[in-house]
Formats: sequence, structure tokens, C-alpha cells
Amino acid sequence: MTENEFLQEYDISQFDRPSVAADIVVLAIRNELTDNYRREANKKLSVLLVKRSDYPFKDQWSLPGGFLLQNETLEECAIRKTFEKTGVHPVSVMPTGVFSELDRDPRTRVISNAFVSVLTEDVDIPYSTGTRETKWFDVEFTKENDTFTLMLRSNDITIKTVMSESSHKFGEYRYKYISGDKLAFDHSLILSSSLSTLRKNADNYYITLDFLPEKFTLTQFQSVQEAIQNKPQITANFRRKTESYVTPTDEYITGAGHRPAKLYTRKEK
Amino acid sequence: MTENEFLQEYDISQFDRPSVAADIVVLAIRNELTDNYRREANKKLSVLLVKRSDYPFKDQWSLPGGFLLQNETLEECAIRKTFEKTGVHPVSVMPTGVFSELDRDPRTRVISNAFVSVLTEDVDIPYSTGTRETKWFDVEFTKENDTFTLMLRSNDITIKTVMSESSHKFGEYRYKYISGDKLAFDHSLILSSSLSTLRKNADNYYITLDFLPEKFTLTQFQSVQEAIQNKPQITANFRRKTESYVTPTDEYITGAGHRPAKLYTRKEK
DNA sequence: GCAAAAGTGTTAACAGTACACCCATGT
DNA sequence: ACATGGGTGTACTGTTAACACTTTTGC
Repeated sequence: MTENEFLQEYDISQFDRPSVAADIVVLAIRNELTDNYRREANKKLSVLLVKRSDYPFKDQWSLPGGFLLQNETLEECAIRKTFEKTGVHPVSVMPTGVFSELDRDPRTRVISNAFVSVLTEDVDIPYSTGTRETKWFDVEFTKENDTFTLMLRSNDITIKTVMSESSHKFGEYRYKYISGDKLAFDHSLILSSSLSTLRKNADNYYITLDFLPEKFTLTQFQSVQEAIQNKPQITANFRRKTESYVTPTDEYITGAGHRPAKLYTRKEK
Repeated sequence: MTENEFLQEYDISQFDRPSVAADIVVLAIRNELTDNYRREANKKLSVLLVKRSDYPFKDQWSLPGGFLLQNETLEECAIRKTFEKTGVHPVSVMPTGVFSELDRDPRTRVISNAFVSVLTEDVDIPYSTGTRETKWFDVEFTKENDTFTLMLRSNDITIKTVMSESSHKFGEYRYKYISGDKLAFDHSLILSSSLSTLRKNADNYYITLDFLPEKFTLTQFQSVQEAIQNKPQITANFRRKTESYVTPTDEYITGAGHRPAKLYTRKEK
């Protein structure tokens, strides 16, 4: 038998196959409102959640996501789903892990591939449009002793989940539920794990830069870095540390009530 | 309709489902032979490859791997496959990425989940047992300008693949084939990508420690670190840098023709 | 005794931290 | 004028690199 004959007779239905999905943690840096035209807004990290309209977990909040189509890669699936839910077309998404536990979906075996997308350009955040089924939630993920708390807050909804770390091998973060509210499926765990992975990886500046637009100011860069890692930086030091990662252009941003900021592009490695 | 009624009527066959597989880069630190009873052996990184006995890619070398069973997670699948091919039962394996390109398998759509396992305890390496269909190959993966070369050497076989980097976003390394020999499927690319991911992650000492046995000497630790990163360390400095990652026990290894070495355990984070 | 690995001490260079300070702008 | 973010200089501090050196063992 030749290779061609073999392939013609190959029967794919002889193996059980799980369903394969992508779930995306869509994050945005939300500017808090200020009454001062000069003052820079406070930055908060928000995540986009979708209220499920069907079973299973009907009416519960979940990460956007869906099943992989036959003619797309997982990254393409994640980008497509992000676009369908937010209207934003990210150039790329960051993989944060695969969730293959047996009972994570009550319908059938589903392997979920998690991704993170950080939107750094201004998004129209439908923060309080009553009846929509997608909403942005402020994210706080904090550790106290061995307990992790995920707080998700929209203007009228608070989802609080308490977890512990179930494994921390090979730089992967995995959590298990202790008490409190839950998102649909294991999405509270996927969200926590993806956020931890993003935070850890973001100490490599290239990863933050991959989320920024082509041209950006150093303050923008610093804001995104601070929002992701939830840690303030001293400007002078941040600039020196990131000096080798960026190239200055000769363009400036004006009209902000203070000295114009130089635009930079990322330096290729 | 209730959630239970929904689940009873749910038809999983309505969606196309790809096949899901795990492929494992099984690495070992091979000791080169020495004629001096006192002298420490030179350390080389080796990878376990399997000669395919069936179509497709019949008679070509490939990474061990196989399809996910319904009652196991991807990690369990990778551990099972590692055991089936090497006889070694690793406590855990490190995920290094998902390969979901459309045409990577000529039979049908297959999503491959890549893992790395580093065996740090002495393995019986069947380095030159003629007719076996699994063999250890010395690994060299080097970069020159924008060209990457993967050299795999067994005693009588040399597989040399030349590649370029196809993407380097979000800390993921992806390569594309330029010229030379190939492993079956896209396994040359998976191997290169997994090795790069391992090397980068290994600058976090916890990841190297995750591969070491419960008790180890600092020289063992340093050897594994050096083999993975292919970079010699100055002992005095290595010890100071890793001091906060390990806890000394009061056991010693004797009988090596020189001063006994203290055994250490990894310090939990 | 001696070769080899185990393990320590000393110094210099470098990168990161904290903070004081000046610059350029729109209202 | 002035508040604000943009941007720079400097002194201090902790980490890392390089290398010289001592200790302990089996043959």
C-alpha cells in the first residue's frame, strides 16, 4: 500500500474526538472619568463578559468563546470571537493555556484553549447600557495568604469568587474554587489563570508592546504596564528600563494641556 | 425547557470536531563517557525519537505522541505516551504550545498539544541498539543571523533542519522550514519551538527544579540548568543565585572520589 | 600525595530605586 | 500664571560576574 492509498482509505470516524473551543479573556484599560481637562485619568483593568442566553448555564456570565471551525486555527478562532463580541479586531491574541479536565462542560467533552487580548486603544465601553448581554467588568485579582479573590464589578453587579492555588508547576497557574459566585463553566478559573499568566509574562516588556498600537507614547506604555501588573512605576526609572525596547519617531502628540509627548515604535528584537 | 432537558436532547454530532493529540519532546541529560573515575562526565541534551512504522510518514523519525483518550486530560495523555515510549513515568510534563494549523496532518484535522519532559535521573539510553524503532538523538539548536539550525545526531544518523523564525509574539517561538531533512509531520517545528520555550522559561529556576528529583546536589541542579540553556555557569555565582530556591538537608552523597556533596530539596514558593 | 569536585570570600561593574529637578503646553 | 504631564540628572543600593582560594574525598 502506498501513502496515497493509505490516506484514501483512512477513516477519521474510528476515533472518539472531543470538541475544541477557544475562550478569550478580553481586557481593556478603562479610563475613569475626571472633571479636570489636564489630569490624566486613573487606569483600571476591565474584562468583557457575556450573559449566556442558552443552556447550559443560562443567564450566567461567561467569557466570550466558541467552537473551533474546520477552516481556522485556534488563534483565528479567538480573534474572530473577540471581534464578534467587542467589535474590535485584535492583530493577535496571547495563548494562556489549555483546559482539558473531563467534566468542565456538561454537554460533552470540550477542550478549551484560553487566550488573552488586551485592548490598549480606546474602546467604546458599554459600561452601563442596561439590557445588553455583554458588559465590561472591573477586575481585581488579589492574593491573601493562600487565598485568591477575584472581584468582578459592573455598575450594578458584583461577582466575587474565592479560590486556592491547585498547582503551580512549570510557571502555569491553576486555581480551584472555594466559595462565592461563579462564572459559567470553569470560566472563573480560566480568567484567574489567564490573568496570572499575563501578569507574569508582562515583566518581559515585549509582551506588553505586542498589545500596543504601532505608535505610542511612553506614558501610554507605562499605563498599560501598570494596569496589567497592578503596580505603579517611577517614570524616570521606567523610561531607562524600557529604553532598549523602543525607537523614538519624530512625531509628537499635542493638545493635552501640557508638554507634547514623543511617539515611539517598538524596536524589533 | 430546563437545563436537564436541554442536556438530554443535546446532540454533540452536530458540530465538526477535529482530532486532538499530544506530542512530547522527551529530553534527557546524557553523560558522555569518560575514562577518569574522578572526572564528571560532559553533559549533552538528547531527545527521544520514534521511527514511524505506519503511514503517513512511514519510516520517518517523529516525536512520541498520540491521540487523546476520552477519559484522560492532555497532561495525562502526555505522561502516558512518555511512559509507553521511554519506560519512565514523569510526575509532570510542561506544556509548550498548541499547533492547530490546518494541514499539519494529511489524514485529517489534528490539533497537537506539545509538551516537554526533561528526565534528570539516569535513564538507560539505548543509544546504539541497532534495530529498535526508538532512539536517543543528541540535540543542537543554534541561531546564526536569522537562520536556525536543528541538528539531531544518533551514532549513525544525522538529521539537519534549517529554519527561520515565522513569529515571535507573546513570548511564543514559531519556526518555518527552509531546507534540509525533516521529521514526520511538523515535528521539526514543534521540537524547535518547545526547546526554545523551555530554554526561555528555564531562567526561572523553579522550572528546572520541577524536573529534578526530590533530593539533589547543587552540581546536579547546575548541570541540568547548563544543559537546558546550553550555557556554562560559574559555580560560586550559581550557588548564590539559587540560594533562595533550595533548602539544605543533612544528607550527603559520598563515594565519588572527592569531597561529599550536600543534598538539597526545592524550597516551596 | 594528588586530582577532582565541593564550597567560600573578595572585589568591581552594572542595573535598579528613589527622588529632586527642569521643560513645554492649553486654558 | 499655573497646574500638569513630559522628560532628565544624580546619588544610593543591591545583584551579578569574575576569579582566587580553601576543604574533603578515593584511589
